[in-house]
Amino acid sequence: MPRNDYFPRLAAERPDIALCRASSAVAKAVEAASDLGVGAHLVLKMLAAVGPCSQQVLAEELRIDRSVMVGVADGLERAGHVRRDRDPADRRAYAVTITPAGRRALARAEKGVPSFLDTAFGGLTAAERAQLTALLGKLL
Amino acid sequence: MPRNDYFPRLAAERPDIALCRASSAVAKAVEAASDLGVGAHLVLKMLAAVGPCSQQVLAEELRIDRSVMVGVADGLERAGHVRRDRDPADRRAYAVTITPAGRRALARAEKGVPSFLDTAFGGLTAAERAQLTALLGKLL
DNA sequence: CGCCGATCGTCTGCTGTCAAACGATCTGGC
DNA sequence: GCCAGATCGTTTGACAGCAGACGATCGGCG
Repeated sequence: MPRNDYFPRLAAERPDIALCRASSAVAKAVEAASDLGVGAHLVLKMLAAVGPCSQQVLAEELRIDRSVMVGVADGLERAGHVRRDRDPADRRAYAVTITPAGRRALARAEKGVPSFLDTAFGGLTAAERAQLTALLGKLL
Repeated sequence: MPRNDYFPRLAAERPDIALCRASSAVAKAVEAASDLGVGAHLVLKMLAAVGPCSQQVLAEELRIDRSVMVGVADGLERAGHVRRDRDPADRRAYAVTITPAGRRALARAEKGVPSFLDTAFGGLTAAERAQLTALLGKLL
């Protein structure tokens, strides 16, 4: 049974595979380090940044499926971190609004971000991280 | 409903999210462009490179769960692309071996790789792709 | 006004992935 | 030789993600 350490060779020649495996490794580490849930964290962060939004806009901007967004919003509402007011201008849509409790939860979650970014990207210097971020930005 | 184009800002500040979203976009494009299936393709490629392997070794090196590898190997065997001989030195394990038909299928699949790599990483120059590959290699 | 297509939130079913458990087999200590 | 623990392949169950369908509502057009 040859333990030939084949993976590095594969990763060097197939950037798509390297990207996919690196992503799942990082995602697993990040999800484990977040008690809020990554999706909920991002929703709170966006609401705090741009104000009340419909679930549709949240889903599109955060690249989350809108049927998944339903569950995320349910959890946040149940926890008291957001309110779901109806948008008076379009009664189909909600105006999802962050509450003071939601801002506190966001601040708490945001405090842990640099820590788990360090564990996930620990092998990279700050300059390399910036390079990676720039390259990924071009891809999207 | 503010369509604030929030995502780029998020991606710039959270490399983990950028990595995850870029990965799923690339993965979807690659999976769609591969008629063999990405997992099966990688298994054939590794078998051709290092010779017969147990499913366990294949799973570990390719970062695929071994219970998923069962299905991949089933499909490849049914298509006649691999044989599952028992390893005489360890009768628990298979010696998964690529067949001539498997080599032909691999060659055919390998022909399409540069094409879909171009569509998936089209926004990046060759130098940028090399940079990305190097950075991902450090992460793994 | 009345109708038709589009959109928002939700629900349902399907697919792919993973953890855990199992039988068969190997390995090491007695 | 024999037994306990580990390993290989497989199956099962749980769970997240996504496509598609649905009711409610909006917008436009006659």
